[in-house]
Amino acid sequence: MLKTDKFDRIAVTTDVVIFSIIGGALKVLLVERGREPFKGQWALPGGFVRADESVTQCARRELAEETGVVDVYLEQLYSFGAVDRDPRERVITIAYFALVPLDKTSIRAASDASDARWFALAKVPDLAFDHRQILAQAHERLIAKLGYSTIALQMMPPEFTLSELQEVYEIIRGQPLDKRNFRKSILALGVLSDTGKKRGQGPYRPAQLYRAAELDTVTIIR
Amino acid sequence: MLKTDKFDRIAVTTDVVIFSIIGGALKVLLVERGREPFKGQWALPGGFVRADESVTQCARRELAEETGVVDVYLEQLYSFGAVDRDPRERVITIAYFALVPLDKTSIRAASDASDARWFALAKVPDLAFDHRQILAQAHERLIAKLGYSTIALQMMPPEFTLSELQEVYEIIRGQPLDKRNFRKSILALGVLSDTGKKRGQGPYRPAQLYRAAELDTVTIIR
DNA sequence: GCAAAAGTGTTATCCCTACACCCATGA
DNA sequence: TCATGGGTGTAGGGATAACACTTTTGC
Repeated sequence: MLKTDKFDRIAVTTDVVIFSIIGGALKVLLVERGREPFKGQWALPGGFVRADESVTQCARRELAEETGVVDVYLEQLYSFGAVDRDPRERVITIAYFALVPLDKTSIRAASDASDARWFALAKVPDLAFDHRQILAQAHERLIAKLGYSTIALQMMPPEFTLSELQEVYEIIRGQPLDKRNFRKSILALGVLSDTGKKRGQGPYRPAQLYRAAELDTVTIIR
Repeated sequence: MLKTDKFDRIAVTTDVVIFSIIGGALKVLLVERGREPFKGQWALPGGFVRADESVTQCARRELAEETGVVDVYLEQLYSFGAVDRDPRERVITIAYFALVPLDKTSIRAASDASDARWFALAKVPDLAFDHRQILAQAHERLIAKLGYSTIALQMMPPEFTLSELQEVYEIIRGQPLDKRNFRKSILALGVLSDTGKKRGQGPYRPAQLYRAAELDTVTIIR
């Protein structure tokens, strides 16, 4: 194998912004750093890219290792390459963001016992490295994509009601939506299938259950 | 300085998709590779990230070295990290795309004499590495951004007519636009300033010259 | 029968699209 | 005066936004 010997080689990491909706709030999964630098501070989960894995494989591996969650939506966000963003040595990070459905979040790290914890976005503490900026950019992307894609479906469990879906939109956008208009427009997209089933969870009318017509597909709309 | 010794370090490059509009067509600047691998094949200009420069600085440096052009619009596109995308060794590339105004393209590489050449998009030959995919993604991003931002202004010289601007839109989108509707919507954005000057270049009515109200600013619209 | 969330249509407004003729200039 | 690109307004249709009451169920 030819080597490109006269060039510097650089440590490369992936960091993953993992979003989910828990307890009616948009939350992000952070890990507490066990060693220097930034020991004891919270940071995005992430780690070094190995020579024998693709960058995306690395992000998926980190995601699985930190949360135990597999098969969730994962999208490359942006690469951060300032010279001194890591005090140890030159490290470039390729950031991803992931969406975890409501019902998968309990698998690991949902408890406070672990060194990983879900934080409501407004309550995120100081973060290591440039992770605050990465988080902000991921949040921005998530809000934007809500408007022109079906990405919200990636945060839903296999079956869900229209009210639950609407709540996800409202939580992420931070503002209420009109129920009738929401239903009209989401159904007009044709991306939902009626399961025929209903779910009642109290002394009131049970709701129709839907599922994503095409799982694992995010459609760009408009 | 602490070292993260147990992790692999990886060669990192930037590759830049440089677009401009020349002779009424959208073109991309390619360079002919002078050495293996892919010797003699056309490729995106790019090179290795040095330890003492940020990734964006690297992209800007490559851009200047290949075209002599500075101060043009440059935006990070995506990072490509498949394990064997380079036959020599593991190389991750962070791709950028750049837009060069109509009048700046002649500085270098505009002639066929150089080892760099502008190719109309439809006439791009086989490219080295995964550069075909990178080019396709950049093209897609350019078209998309035309629809929801003022990015087209980055391809204009300091002063331009509305007809010239409309032509840029038409060339990139590959379809004609209605003159009156175009003028209405572009002026309504408030991103153009009337210079008060006019330009006549023939035996007919001279056109009003405009300039971008805020240079170097790409506004997201809608 | 009551409490709670599910479900359902219509109207007004705004935005986008389609479309054709006169204007200013240099030769 | 003619050839050429520059410049302008309106009307119809489709999409979006605002808005309130009836239905279904468990207790």
